[in-house]
Amino acid sequence: MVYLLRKRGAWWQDRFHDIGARITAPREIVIAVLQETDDHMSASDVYIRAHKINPSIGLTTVYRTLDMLTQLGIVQKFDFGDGKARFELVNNPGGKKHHHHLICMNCKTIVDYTEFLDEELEFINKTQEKLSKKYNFKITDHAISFYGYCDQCR
Amino acid sequence: MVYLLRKRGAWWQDRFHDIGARITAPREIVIAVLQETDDHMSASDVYIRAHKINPSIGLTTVYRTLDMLTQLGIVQKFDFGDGKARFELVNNPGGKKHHHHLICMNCKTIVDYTEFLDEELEFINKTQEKLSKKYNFKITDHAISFYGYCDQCR
DNA sequence: CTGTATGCAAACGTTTTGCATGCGA
DNA sequence: TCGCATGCAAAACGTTTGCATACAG
Repeated sequence: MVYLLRKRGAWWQDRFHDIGARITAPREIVIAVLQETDDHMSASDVYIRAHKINPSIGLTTVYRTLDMLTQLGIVQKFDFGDGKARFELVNNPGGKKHHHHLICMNCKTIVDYTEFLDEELEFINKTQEKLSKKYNFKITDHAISFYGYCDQCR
Repeated sequence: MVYLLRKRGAWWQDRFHDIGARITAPREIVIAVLQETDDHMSASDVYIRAHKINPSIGLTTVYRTLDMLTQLGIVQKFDFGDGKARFELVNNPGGKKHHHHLICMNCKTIVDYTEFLDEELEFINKTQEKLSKKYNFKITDHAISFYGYCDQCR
């Protein structure tokens, strides 16, 4: 019952309440923008779309919100080597599934792949456990990237 | 015999000749600097050390050389999220072995790990082959990173 | 009401570019 | 000699910060 009541808000609002963060229009918009796309968006990509929804939003706020969401683990920050960070929502209902990237070193195309993750899961879990123990790390996430040349560029 | 003759030069000079690139003092120094350290060096780290060896070297040349070496696959470029790219020599004789990274999201400490690579090799090879086929990529490299919190920061 | 969140402008640090000069092949 | 490679200065770019204002709780 309590659960249902709390569920009335968007799926991320509980996290905000937990840390005493306020639910504001800019934050709702940034999350909405991220949710609406499957692309790997830079801060300015997010800003442009957010700005269309509400022109009063500022780029600085987009940066600050993305940073906050990254620290909460709600978004994941990537760098594909083109000089700007990219952001993706993770584990959101109806959103993208766990995936990794295939990066063309020539044209910078990014392919998401979600195949072959069963083998990965096994490998990652084992490695993660061993690394945690050996280096005393609390591991919360991982990324696997393959680099090469795409069909056009090879 | 021919092999031995060619071997007289530094291990990377053949690659330069192949693409018609000149062997210059700045380039020798940048490679020497990378070879002398096990750290993850930023362009300006490399510049500072190179500058000590030969003060006439310029930061721009360091950037250009690192970029060239990256494209040749002689160095690998990383971004650990602190705003500057890091560079590491790969596959050089006597240099660092194949490894991956454990990144503390709080203090940005980077741990290199070289353990558990047998399991990795098997997993990577299989996945790489399947991905190559499916997406028509020519895959030349990969990176695995684990994110979390180190002993001090957890 | 109180203090977090915001927008703007300005600052910051890294990386890139234009151009005249230097130097390897 | 010829043209790639260099160094310098300046520009460009993504990102961060200071500060006065707005607004959620």
